[in-house]
Amino acid sequence: MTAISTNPVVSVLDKCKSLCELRQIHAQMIKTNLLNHQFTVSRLIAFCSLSGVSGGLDYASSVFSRIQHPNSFIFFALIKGFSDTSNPVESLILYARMLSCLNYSSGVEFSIPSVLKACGKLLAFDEGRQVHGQVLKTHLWFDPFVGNSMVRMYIDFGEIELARRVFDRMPNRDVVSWNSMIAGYLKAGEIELASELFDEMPERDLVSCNAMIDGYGKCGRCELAEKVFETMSDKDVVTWTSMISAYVQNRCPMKALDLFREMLSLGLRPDGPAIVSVLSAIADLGFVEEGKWLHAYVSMNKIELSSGFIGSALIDMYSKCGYIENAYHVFRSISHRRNIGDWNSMISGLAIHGLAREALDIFVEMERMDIEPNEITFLGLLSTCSHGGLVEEGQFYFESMHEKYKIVPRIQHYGCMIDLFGRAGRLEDALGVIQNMPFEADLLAWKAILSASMKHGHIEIGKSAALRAIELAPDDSSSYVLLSNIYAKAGRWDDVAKIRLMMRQRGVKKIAGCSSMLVNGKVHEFLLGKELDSSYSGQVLAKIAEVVSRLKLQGYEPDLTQVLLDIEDEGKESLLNLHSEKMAIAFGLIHINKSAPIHIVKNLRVCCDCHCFMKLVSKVYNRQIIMRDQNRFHHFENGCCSCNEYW
DNA sequence: CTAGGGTTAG
Repeated sequence: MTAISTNPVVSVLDKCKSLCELRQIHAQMIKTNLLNHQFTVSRLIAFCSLSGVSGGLDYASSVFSRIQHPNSFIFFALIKGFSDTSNPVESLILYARMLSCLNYSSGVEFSIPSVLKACGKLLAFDEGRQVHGQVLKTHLWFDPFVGNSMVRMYIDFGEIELARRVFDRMPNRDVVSWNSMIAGYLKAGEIELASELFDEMPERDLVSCNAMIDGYGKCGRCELAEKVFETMSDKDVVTWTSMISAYVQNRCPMKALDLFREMLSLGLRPDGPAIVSVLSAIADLGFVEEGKWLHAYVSMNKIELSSGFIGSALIDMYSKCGYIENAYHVFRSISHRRNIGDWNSMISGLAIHGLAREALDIFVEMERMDIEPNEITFLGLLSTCSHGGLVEEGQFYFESMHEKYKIVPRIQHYGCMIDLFGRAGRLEDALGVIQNMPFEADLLAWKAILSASMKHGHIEIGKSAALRAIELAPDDSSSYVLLSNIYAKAGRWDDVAKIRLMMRQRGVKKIAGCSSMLVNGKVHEFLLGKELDSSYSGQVLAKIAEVVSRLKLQGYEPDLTQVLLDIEDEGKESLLNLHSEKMAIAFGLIHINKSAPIHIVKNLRVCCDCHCFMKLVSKVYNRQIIMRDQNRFHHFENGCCSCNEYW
């Protein structure tokens, strides 16, 4: 026996890295008659199915099928191997076969956790309950591994109460039991129950804390995530990434980036997920320099663009920073093993730059290469069409989505269709979508109608859409603002005043407009009404006044309907001059070299007045301006803008 | 054998 276990052929198995090498070892085993020994065979099968060598699992089953009396270890290796795949039905079949040919005391129980895992993945409720029943009749009930697997299985089923019942009755709970139960509650959105358990548990480890940070972040409770983060003495990359992505998801990209820098300064090396989450923060901020640095870091550390979401995140980052050529270059350089996310990011990236045709071309290329699109691909495509005014194409893709690709449209897809018709001025069709869709219209649906009414001057439709939107989100200032814009456009100043009063009474705060730009490696931020970097402010205000008077000679008329205060026109005009994007433009005219474009990132939608202002600046001052508001780009050149959304 | 982090849309 010792001779076999130290046999050189067996020990070389551990070093094997590919199917080809595996075949040679297997051949050697046949030649030396080693395959007649159960132990050697079980090592071979265990290695094939558990090592992660591609094709290994199939190889293991073919070796397995030639064994006459497999023992429980051989069964286990294969059951475990299949339970780690996405369709582990084979695990259940093998388990049933094992029970029929082996007796219960021969090591059958080692397979139970894997079988439970398979049941969970397959949502095989009945089979899962049968295994549960077997467990109850045996001593396995006392094994925390088995109990933990059962908790996990019921969580996979979505049966959170059943999971809790198993948890409560487990005789030997360990940290993993608590962590699994907490993860289950977080997945089910039961944040209160999760934090209750977190507070109660006898000893927490890294995993428990990291899970809570992530959970708090996902439900919008950044302060609670921070509290856990601060109390931890040992933090690993996962801890930092969880906190960074909590900031990203709650729209605090600057905090996310600061935290990432702190992590670097402590000497921690970011891995794939850490880089992906901070790239999303950088995209939000438009800090292309940081993005380029990370891109170089990825190349230097030989992190594959096709591994995980690195490629998609880089494409997204470059697109949102205005560097669509770099995005395209990254996309092309991932020629083999391109992820669906890479395609999706490329399509949306082109779309936010107003390159609708190019975005649709990418989709055509995808179809040609037989890449299966997913529902996000269609969200990208439909929003491409709606922003590009391609109504017929949009309708075509919406239909092919469920006819050709069997993807059931979700409410967001209907939202895109509402937007598609609305932007094109087909309000009737847009309202028709709302009436016929199998969902109750949500906030985004009504906001799409509201913006369309604003754009095309439908006061009554706009009013009722605004009331619905306000009903659904009473604290969201944007619906109030849009409605009052509609009234202002129609000259109904009494109604404008009513809206303002309503906002004041309900304590709805308008989000301050903020523009930022990168000049000489430094970020400058401008807030409505005041410039943060006050040493420049006198100069900036003087420049705005100069530009305005020069533009007026070219026909610029300040659009006073954009100011919602009921004050004298003169006061309105000076308020208009304090809009953050005008300050940024003035600053750019002073400090940016004439040959370089002026890059601006704005947090909210640009108003009509500023949009018109920029068009004229691009012509009169012969400057190229690139502005991103929320996630759309406006390229201004020679009096024209790439977007067709303003009139 | 069981537990934790990531992109694309809006």
